[in-house]
Amino acid sequence: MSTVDNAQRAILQSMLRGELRPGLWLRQDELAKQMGVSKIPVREALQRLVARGLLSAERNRGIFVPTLSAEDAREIFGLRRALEPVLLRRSIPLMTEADWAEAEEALAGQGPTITESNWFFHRALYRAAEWSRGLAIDRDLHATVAPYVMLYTEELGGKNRSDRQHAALLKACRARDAERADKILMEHLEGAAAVLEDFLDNPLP
Amino acid sequence: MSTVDNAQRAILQSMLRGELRPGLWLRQDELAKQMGVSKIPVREALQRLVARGLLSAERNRGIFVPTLSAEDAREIFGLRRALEPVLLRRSIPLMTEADWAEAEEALAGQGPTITESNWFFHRALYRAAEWSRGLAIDRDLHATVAPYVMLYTEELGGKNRSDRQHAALLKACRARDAERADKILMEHLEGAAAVLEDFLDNPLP
DNA sequence: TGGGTCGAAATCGTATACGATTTTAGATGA
DNA sequence: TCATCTAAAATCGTATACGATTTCGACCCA
Repeated sequence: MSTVDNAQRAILQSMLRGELRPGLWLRQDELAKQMGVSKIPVREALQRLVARGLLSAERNRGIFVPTLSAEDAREIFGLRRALEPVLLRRSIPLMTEADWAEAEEALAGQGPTITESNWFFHRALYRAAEWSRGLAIDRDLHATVAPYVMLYTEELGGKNRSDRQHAALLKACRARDAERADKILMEHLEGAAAVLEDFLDNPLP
Repeated sequence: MSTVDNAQRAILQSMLRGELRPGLWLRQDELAKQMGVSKIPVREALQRLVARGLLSAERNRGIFVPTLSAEDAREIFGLRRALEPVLLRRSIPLMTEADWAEAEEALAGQGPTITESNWFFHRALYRAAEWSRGLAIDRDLHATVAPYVMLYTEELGGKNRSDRQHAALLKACRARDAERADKILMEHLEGAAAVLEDFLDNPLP
């Protein structure tokens, strides 16, 4: 695995964990020194993430974590509502015990942050579909909103409903009940979208 | 606009036009010389396109136009079927005369290749939705299959049905008949998917 | 005190350079 | 003739270097 791949994975992981606050500038020299490499591979890793929409760039100023509007959140969750049900429906008949166990593990909250655990859970549900492009698109959508989800879970702590929905969703998957799983997923996404949009529409600061 | 952006746009355009045959290796030095720049910006442009799934990379060997399997085609058109109806439904109530005119122009076949004209047509239909991320994802899906669409249109020349469907789709959009437009779009995508999958399943050489 | 200007520091974008890996072609021997 | 080994060429990955642009603070002046 090349240096660029390592750098990309490290930055993507930070994004998925919601560790990078919106508006933060990612300095090439700083990241390069931190990783003990020159800035060329760091630049390429950042460029890749910009190309995928996770980061934004301004010429001669650098690369930063984008600030999302409520309209952006609507789009991102709109895309997730378009994409995830398709992945789920393909997955359900193909899922194995290993997939369910992986989802269970994510539910238990092994991940260091809520956003990362959340992605691990959804990924476990969709992996059996074996649509790598679709999964990558969905991962990027998760990573894009993660910084905001972390912000409002710190303040609102509204994690319980999401957890109950996840548990019910996994149960429906185990029963291979596509109709029911689809219904729960849509409610889940609509609920999450509503919370985030409300947060973005009514900023506290 | 930076050198990287220029290089990226040039390569993406070639992809959308289907000018790059599957399996072709994109040599950094060659592209750099061709564009009159060093290979650093060329590398970054290629990395961006790899990150978006349009190109593939092998460490220490370079970057090439990926060869698609029939399964890949199923995924790509499955994603388009998930994505495009959502974009279209959002667009239809918002479209203006300018959007219809742009679609009309694409239908007339101004673009240099079928694949590029096809993308211009679809883009015109979805632009009013103002979902830039969704549009970018869709563009990349179009670009990924473009090399193959060019290959089989050269041999089969089955362009007529697609054109008729496009015309009917535009007519439904002008009438703001979302139901009908949705139905035509799905038939269109299923037809295109079937042709490509058949081509990939039964390779001529 | 407030606003504007200038210069130094920081940062980015790209070119050049070089070591590492892979490919290719030719020579060798069975 | 064909397989295998070897050395040269091609290509990639990364570091270093430098010019260009932006940012930021000190200074001046009203």
